[in-house]
Amino acid sequence: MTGDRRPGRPRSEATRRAILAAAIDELTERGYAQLSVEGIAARAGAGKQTIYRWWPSKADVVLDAMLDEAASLIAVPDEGSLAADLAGFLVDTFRQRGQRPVLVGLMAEALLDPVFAVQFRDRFLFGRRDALRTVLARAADRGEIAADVDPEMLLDIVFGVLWYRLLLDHAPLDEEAGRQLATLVVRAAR
Amino acid sequence: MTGDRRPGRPRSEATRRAILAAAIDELTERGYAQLSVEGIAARAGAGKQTIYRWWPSKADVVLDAMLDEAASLIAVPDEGSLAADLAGFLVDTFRQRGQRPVLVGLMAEALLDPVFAVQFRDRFLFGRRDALRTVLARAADRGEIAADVDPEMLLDIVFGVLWYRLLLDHAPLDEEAGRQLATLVVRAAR
Amino acid sequence: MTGDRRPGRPRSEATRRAILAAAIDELTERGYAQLSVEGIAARAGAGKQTIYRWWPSKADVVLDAMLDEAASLIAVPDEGSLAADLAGFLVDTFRQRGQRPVLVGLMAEALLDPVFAVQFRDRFLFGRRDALRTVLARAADRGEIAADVDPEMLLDIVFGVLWYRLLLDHAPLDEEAGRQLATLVVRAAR
Amino acid sequence: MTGDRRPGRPRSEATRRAILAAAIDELTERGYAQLSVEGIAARAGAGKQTIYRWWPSKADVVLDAMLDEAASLIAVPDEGSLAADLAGFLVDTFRQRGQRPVLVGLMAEALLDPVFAVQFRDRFLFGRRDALRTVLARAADRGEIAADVDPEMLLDIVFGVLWYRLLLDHAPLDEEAGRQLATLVVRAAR
DNA sequence: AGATAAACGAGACGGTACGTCACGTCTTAGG
DNA sequence: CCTAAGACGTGACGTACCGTCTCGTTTATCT
Repeated sequence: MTGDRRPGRPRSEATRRAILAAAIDELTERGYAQLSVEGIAARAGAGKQTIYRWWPSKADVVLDAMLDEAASLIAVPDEGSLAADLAGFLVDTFRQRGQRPVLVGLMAEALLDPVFAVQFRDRFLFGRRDALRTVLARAADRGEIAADVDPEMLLDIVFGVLWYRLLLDHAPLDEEAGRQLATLVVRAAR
Repeated sequence: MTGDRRPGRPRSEATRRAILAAAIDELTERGYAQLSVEGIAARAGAGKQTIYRWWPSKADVVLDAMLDEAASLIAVPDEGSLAADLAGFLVDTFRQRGQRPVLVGLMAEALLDPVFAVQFRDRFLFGRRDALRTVLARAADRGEIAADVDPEMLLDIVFGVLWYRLLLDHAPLDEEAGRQLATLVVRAAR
Repeated sequence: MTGDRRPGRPRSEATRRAILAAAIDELTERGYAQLSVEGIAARAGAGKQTIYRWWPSKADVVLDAMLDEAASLIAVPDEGSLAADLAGFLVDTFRQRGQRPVLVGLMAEALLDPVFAVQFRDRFLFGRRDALRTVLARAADRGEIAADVDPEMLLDIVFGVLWYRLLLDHAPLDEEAGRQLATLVVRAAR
Repeated sequence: MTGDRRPGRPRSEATRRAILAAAIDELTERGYAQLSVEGIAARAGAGKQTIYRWWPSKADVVLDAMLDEAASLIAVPDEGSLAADLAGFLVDTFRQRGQRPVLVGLMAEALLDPVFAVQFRDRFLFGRRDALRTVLARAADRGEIAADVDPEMLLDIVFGVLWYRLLLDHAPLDEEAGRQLATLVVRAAR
């Protein structure tokens, strides 16, 4: 019953989507380093100002695009044991490896722009982190995690390895790696 | 018997040092995002061409500057137990936290420029990694690492957490954290 | 018998006046070069479309504003001699010197936009010119103008000097100048 | 000898000429209103920055171009009588009528930009004015100008008519007009 | 009274050009 | 041959306005 419309022409949903799609396309085709607001606008058939009106930087466009398509892709597994849950989470996450260029670009931007870094952390990274934190909490309830173990450090181990391999690309990020890491984390927790 | 002097004016060591120093100064004062070849040259009282003649990109300048001052700072501890060695290594490493802006900048560049990424890995990251690998090898000899554990994954856990916290700055990177991580890694290894 | 009222909401006279006033205000405060349709609309509390609905360009708004307030300010002096009439006309005209920024702006626009130039000539310049032509015609009847003198050239001399000084601002445009010019024109006519 | 070369790469004369030529070409082809720095740069095969490095505005480029080709085109006639000299000067000046678009554009810019107005006056307009002033001074020596006549007003009459017709384009600016105006000015002077 | 219709404010839209910044290359003179 | 200086072509930045296009709302006339 709201009907609280602001005056003036409403934002064009079609344009919004065209911009997000163009951003992803440009990024995967030419890489984050070559990504430009001008390029996105041109490919989307939009004016530059339309982008600047709604997003503070090109990285925010990309982040929005990611979140738009990956919405609620974060499953919280619950299979009864930490080992199974961890392996499930990691295998599931590693499966999305195709997004590497996007993720690497976003991280690069976050490293260069502190303002964007906050967005990146809060809207993207912490979402996944919260999911895994739930898994750990359940494991703790089942007594699978020793009292003297800080769950946050366990989270950092999981995501640390994940991002380290993602960024450096020096070692595989596949199912085998997921199972290996899960085993080690379970042992470390006790 | 003088040796292989090439003809023409020799490279100026003073200028080389001035450029490296200017790069570090600019970076710490204004941040990596604001770093420019032009700025480095101006501050060093050098010509831009002089920089381009010797380094392919500004990131290489910064990397050289890092390596120049951090030369052989990587100690390989050997105190008789994995726990002690790991804790020593981590505490030692975490102590250099003041270099965060530099490290973050280099990583950002590596993410954006694949050519530089190779330099960064080979000349910087893998140096530390080799040091720690030695530590792990010794621990394996002492039977502190189970046979089914891939030491490379242990390395990734250590450096993963390290870089993850360094890049995200969401949790401390202090002695306490070092000891905590060391404990968990030891447990994971067996 | 009211007449041909079209259906729909009638044009708002209040808005019309607000726009004209805003245009003059903006112009005198910030100069013609800084004048923008957006600025006029904002100051008038009007929508841009309302301006574009009624005027083809911002210059037309300014011209309308000028004509609105200067309506029938053109007196046709008739004092019995060309010298007196001319001096009267010039002194009278020069007295409006405060409008210099407006006039200069309109001329600039006319030079850049041929469509507006026609409006400017027909609705503004030629009005004054007709007034002076009447004066000259009377003088011719009195025999004050030689047969071989083209009155149009005399008009161009008067308005030429007027606009030249107005545009260049290199010499005064005061009563003294008005009398001087009148004297010379009388002599030139015979 | 001097040899006072500044260090660094010297300004490119070829580029300078290409820019001036491109400016004139763009102007005559598309008109002053459509003239853009970007267009000039593109046509000249130059970077925008190169234009901004040497000229404060596009109008200054055009002014330079004008002066470059019209250098010392201002002849000072000396035929023994004011009538002959004036007619000569005017006919000569009117002959360059092809430059109308350029002159009109420069004047428009001068009206909009006070900084450029100074350049325009001092470097262009006052050159012609000085030439004619010399002619009048000689006429005064010969007694052709009454003592009570201000020569500056005579100058304004000549240039006023010239520019008035040039800008408004409502009456011819040909030889016949030149002779007519000359006759009137001679009579006005006495 | 209700329907119709134009004008209005607001403001989003696709564009064009602005003037600036830094890039990496080049062209000088001089050590 | 190296260096400092600095001009060059290039390309992207973020901004300002342009003139057009929806919106919901207001204000009149015409059933």
